[in-house]
Amino acid sequence: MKRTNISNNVIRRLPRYLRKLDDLHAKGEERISSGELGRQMGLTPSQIRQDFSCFGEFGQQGYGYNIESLSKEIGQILGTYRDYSAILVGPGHLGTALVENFKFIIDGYTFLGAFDIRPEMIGTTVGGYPIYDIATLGDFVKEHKVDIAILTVPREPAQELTDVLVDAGIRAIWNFTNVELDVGDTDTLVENIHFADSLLVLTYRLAEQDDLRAAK
Amino acid sequence: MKRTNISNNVIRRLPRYLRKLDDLHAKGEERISSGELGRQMGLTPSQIRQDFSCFGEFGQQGYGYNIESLSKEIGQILGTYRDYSAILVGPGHLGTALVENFKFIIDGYTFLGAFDIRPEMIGTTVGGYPIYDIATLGDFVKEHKVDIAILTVPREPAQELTDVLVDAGIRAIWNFTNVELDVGDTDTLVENIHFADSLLVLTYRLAEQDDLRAAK
DNA sequence: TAGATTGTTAATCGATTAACAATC
DNA sequence: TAGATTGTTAATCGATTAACAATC
Repeated sequence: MKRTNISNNVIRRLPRYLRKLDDLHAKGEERISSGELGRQMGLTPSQIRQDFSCFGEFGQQGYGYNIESLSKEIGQILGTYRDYSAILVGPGHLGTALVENFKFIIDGYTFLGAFDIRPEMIGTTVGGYPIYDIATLGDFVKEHKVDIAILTVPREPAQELTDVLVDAGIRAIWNFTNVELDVGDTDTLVENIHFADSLLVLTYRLAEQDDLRAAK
Repeated sequence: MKRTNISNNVIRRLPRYLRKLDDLHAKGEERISSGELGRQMGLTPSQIRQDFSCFGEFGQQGYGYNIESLSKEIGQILGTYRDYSAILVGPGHLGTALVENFKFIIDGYTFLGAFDIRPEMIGTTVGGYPIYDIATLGDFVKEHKVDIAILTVPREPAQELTDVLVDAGIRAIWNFTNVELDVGDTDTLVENIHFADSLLVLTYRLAEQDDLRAAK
């Protein structure tokens, strides 16, 4: 599989392809053409073929794509079969939801446990995984070579904990804190879920609709 | 304020501007130039000026932008001062986190309450707001002309509840279910938070790093 | 074989960046 | 006034779309 200079737009479409293909597979579908996939996803067939061709040749002329094998290819590209490890920093409502209700998310990773500052939580479990003292976070990351930290703490301690994680050699932070984290000049990866930003986009669209209707 | 044919990229940058400006304001800063803002946000000054000029003229030659008034302008553009109403559908861990831990989110809206299917939850509260029977969801939306539904239920009932919401005339759905919702040919707005997609992008970056390092 | 559909090259479109006159 | 910085027009760059030869 090649992987040369892929644009961000393409990368962000890959999980959508994967999701769609798995849906189709679950429905018992076997093959699909870029034309039909485009119709179902609201993309042009050209774009779909261009996107896939960034990574290799996964189709067959006159036939299209085999859904199961294309799904595996995209999973391969996204690294879903690599055994990355993850920890949860801050098992509050949000963190608990991710571990317990979105099990399919952490199921793809080796989940090592959670870290909490509340004394009464330390030693208990979340989703069956142990909750450790957050004071031991840095040492744990160093010892276990943790790949991903899921950061679901309040905004105040976010940067401080980021410093601990980065110093301990974490490779990636999945950030839910609505704070722009500073990882210095390290190559630590940060992927943000900014709830407020997303909701504001929705509000923008509502305001836009209202203004358009008022103008008529 | 004009609002003509704004590209999606621009709209998605607006909440980031707002967040940055509010940070600067909290730090006591008064003015900023597109150059300095660009440095701090990793954008070009040109892009920043282009983005703002989509909506009007908010700066002053030789001076730059007044942080407080620019923030208000962007808030205006995003519709944050409009009194939109919201409900929560599914007050589980995730929904509770949104209402209780991310209070700043729903604070911008008139929050009317939550809807649960679990009998023992009905009549209780979440974040001080009432929890109603989900069987009454459609009627409630019709009666109260609800603008936004925050959908934090498991994937299985997601589409069915969407149908109820859309039929009742909901204007927008903030969707956390990792399901692609079908709103038919209505102009109901949908904004998705796809946790899995976001995490997969992070995994892609890790895999990419590994492959690059292995190639060396 | 004929029809369908890919992978890829070329054309188009849109978004970002650069340049600069206007002006505070 | 002189320096700084905007808003905007033009240039560049990149992403999407169209076209089509290759081929299953």
